[in-house]
Amino acid sequence: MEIAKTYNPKEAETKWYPYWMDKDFFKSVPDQRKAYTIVIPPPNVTGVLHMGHMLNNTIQDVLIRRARMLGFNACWVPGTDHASIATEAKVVKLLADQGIKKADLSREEFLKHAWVWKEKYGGIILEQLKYLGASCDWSRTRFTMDPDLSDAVLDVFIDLYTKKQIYRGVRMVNWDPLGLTAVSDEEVIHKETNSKLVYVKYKIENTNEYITVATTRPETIMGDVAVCVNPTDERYLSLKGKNVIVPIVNRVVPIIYDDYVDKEFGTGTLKVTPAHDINDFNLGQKHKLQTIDVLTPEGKISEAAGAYIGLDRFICRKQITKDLQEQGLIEKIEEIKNKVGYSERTDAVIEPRLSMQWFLKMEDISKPALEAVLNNDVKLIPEKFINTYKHWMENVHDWCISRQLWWGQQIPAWYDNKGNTVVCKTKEEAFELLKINNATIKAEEIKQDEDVLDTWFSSWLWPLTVFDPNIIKNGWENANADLKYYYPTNDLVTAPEILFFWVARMIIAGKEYTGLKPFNNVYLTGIVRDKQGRKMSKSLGNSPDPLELITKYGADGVRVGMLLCSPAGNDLMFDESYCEQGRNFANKVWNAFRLIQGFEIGNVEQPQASKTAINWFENKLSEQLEIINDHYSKYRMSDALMTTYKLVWDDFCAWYLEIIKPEFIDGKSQPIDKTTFNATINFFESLLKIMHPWMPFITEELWHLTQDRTEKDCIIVAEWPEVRKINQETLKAFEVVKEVVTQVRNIRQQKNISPKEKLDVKEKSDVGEHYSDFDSVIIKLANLSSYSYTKEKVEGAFGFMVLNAEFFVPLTGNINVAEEKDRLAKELEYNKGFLKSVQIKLSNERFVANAKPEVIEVERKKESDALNKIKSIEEQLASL
RNA sequence: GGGAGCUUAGCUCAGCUGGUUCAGAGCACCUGCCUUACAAGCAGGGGGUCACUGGUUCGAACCCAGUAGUUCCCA
Repeated sequence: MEIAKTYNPKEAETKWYPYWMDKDFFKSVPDQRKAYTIVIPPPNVTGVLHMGHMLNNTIQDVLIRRARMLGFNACWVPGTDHASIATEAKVVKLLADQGIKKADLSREEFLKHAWVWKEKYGGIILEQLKYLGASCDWSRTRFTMDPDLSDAVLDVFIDLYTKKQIYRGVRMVNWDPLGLTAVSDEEVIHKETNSKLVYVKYKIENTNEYITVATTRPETIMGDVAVCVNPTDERYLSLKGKNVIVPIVNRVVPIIYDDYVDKEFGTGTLKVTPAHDINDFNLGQKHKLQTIDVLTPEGKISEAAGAYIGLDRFICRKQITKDLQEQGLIEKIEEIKNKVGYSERTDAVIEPRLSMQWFLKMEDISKPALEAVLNNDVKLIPEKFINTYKHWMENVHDWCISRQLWWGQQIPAWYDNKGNTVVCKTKEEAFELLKINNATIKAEEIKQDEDVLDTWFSSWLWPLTVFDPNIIKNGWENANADLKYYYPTNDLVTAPEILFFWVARMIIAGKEYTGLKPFNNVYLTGIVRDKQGRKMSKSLGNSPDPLELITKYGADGVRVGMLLCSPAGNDLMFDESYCEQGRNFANKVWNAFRLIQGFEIGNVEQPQASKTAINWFENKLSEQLEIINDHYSKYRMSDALMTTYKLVWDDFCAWYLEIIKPEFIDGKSQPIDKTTFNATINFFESLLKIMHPWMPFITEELWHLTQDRTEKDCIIVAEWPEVRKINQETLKAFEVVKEVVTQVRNIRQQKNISPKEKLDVKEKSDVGEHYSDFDSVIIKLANLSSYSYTKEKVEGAFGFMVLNAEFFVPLTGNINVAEEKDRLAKELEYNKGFLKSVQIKLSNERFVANAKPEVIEVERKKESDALNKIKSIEEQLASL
């Protein structure tokens, strides 16, 4: 069988993914086995695969594949999120490019366009996930705006409204003047910005005096309804009861006193503009002030301002500053840095704005979700996020759930012409309900609320409704078989930035509607950054295209590369070279197989070295597998991967295969015995299984090359290897062997002796032939002509020590005595220093009195070992 | 302004209960090798005041306090 010299990922990827699909290996239906479930964090339906998804989904796939091999009924539910604001923005832009304005369309027309667009481009990202090998149960693919899922969202709204947890009211919200919608606190990003602090003089009524007020937002002056100072501020005590005149509009407003005002900031005075700042709003409420909204939803100056009407807020800011300057009302302008809120989705500067919105009360409903995390019922990994979570949940605000958009679930609230409101699913129901208080109402007079619900108000139900969309209606007792089987899910893998947006709210919804948590563990991945530590983003152009990486390095290579640099919860500095390392690893495995499959099995006796190697590797494999399993159990993904990597590359390829590899004599490879060959194939298959979650494609390919397989005998459903009893002695002995071999190779390197030239090695050991089983291994790996034991020193030989044994390599050439002496002297010095430190410790009475007995025992052993070593080095030196 | 985390080799990170010759790994680097599986490789090697200062302890990378730098969250 002729096999390519380098692994070709493309071939395996295009072969095995369709094969797995065809054989339904990803598909899960409830059965007798235990379930292992992951629901995907649904990517935006408009999204394209980026490095964050890559990381996230690779981890999920590793977990799900391993669970499948461990015998669980593994179910990974995929899907997409309708992402109301992001998607609507995209559709609006697309239509604008075609010359269609959203404002010219009816709601129905717009939604029609949106759905067409969604059907055409939505879900590209799910197709992309397949390239990376994601073994999702695609038959379960869900979309948060699937009719039945949307229905569940409305059920929740109605239910919570009925429970009086949802209310409508005028509140200060974060208004996005570009997206023309309110956004939640979490969707506001505060950025440090250079601003101008303008000191404006307000004339005190009936005097020629002025009071100076500092503001970064002079364009809101027209909305001023008071000037506020701190009651303890002596500078302004005399102004009590006076009024000031607001510039531009010449409105007379009072001076009020409130200790909210920071005496240190600016001039210690505050202009109060209740319509445009949350704190001013609170002040306005407290002091019963009027509110004047001087801005339109688009962020332009409104009619109510009485000046600059129609001007953009930022242009107005400049203009008004200029005008005030001309009127001599500006004392000074300072450059300052302050935090300004930007919309996460549109990057517009957020405007605090009063508007009528729907809210969910969070105080009571969030309590069980806080509990669940604090008592470790839901585990956050890494744990450091518990603090953040706690902090947030204890200071939670009511959740503004309405959005002034069309793409999403329209709020099921209905209004009549007399100000009555009912909440129910259909207009017919609404008609019946409204008639109770408004007998004469006509159907056409009923209006549904124009707003849709926040996207997170649907995705918080994700782990429930992907299995049973009727859960809200029917209740947990009547949940369907799927939900009962798969819920609570096992692991959730997501980014820490949506811990509150999404994770916390899923726990809330889960607790509210099933009494159970939605998942056992939350694995929070890091943020993918570039080498300079910058977050990968489209605008910076520093994010590689994952699909290009896959083309370049293979899916397995990229998966390995991604996870090599991803400690749990820490950000990862991604660099393409990691993918290269992954690709090289795949190639290494490929070539290990090329070697094995090239063996010619012959009727020959099994060499002792092979016997020993097999015994050793059996133990090594179990030892490392145990460690790997442990890493998995603690979600130390990169550690589990690195342990696998070293087991395969170092232990199997560099040591094991080199030992059992038949020799080359007269240009001809010698045959291998059947026992060794079979053992090697077994080892290799075990290793393939251990590698499979990380590298699904190459392992499946090789699985089918090691043996003829039946149709469904695939590694994806193979059994995870078991840990056998480990003989520590064997493992320890082999470490000594490795050291001896390395020392001999070292001598070769130093003395410039060809690896092909055979050497003799003699071991002087008081304990005799203690590792004689391993002699043949040393002979082979160090390329020796003989390995023998001696009671005497060997004159005229290079020496080295491993543990307490001395080794001699007699060489025909001249030994450089001075060089040897120098080397030995250095070694002696080191050992004497070491001995000294041990002896100081041992002569310290307090150490002997306080340290644990086993620690003291270890120290005594160190002492005697060092003494022996020193003695032997001194002898060697003397003999030179 | 309030809170949380981080700082260990050139880079990315381990280091779990304070105690093995404990200062580690991978990559990068240096030297020698185109040795019949693999140059995407093999063999060998060098490299760190564990951010700084103090404390606790017989003993500190690890515990405590402070300082500096840095990241994130909240206001």
